[in-house]
Amino acid sequence: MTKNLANNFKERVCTLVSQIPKGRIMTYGQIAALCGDPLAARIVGGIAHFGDSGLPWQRVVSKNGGLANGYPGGKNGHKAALEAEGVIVNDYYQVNIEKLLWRPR
DNA sequence: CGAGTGACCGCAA
DNA sequence: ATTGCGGCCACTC
Repeated sequence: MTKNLANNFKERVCTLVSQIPKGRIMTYGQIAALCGDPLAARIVGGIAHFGDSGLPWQRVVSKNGGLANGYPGGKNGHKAALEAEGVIVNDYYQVNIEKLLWRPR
């Protein structure tokens, strides 16, 4: 493992997202930073769109607590998915990240 | 191989 | 408080 960060980046994000517990959420910047690149928040979103569709990307939201835009079904679908997980979503498609933001250990 | 795009973030006025 | 703009990295075609 000398580098190959690029090749691992996607894998790390994928793994990290899959490790997010139910009823908890994470921000793209947070995931990107934990992956090694705090400025790669956009890549996380890109991977979310082209990554594995078997991961709970629904638990991934923006730093402002707003839901994403490319989720299947739109924000309304994303909102429903989060509520199905037990996450409280406001009518403005925002979640209390201050309270639900999960932090890996 | 090269170029474009993106489910973002931060700062400034 | 709100709105607008730019920039970074990685992925895909």
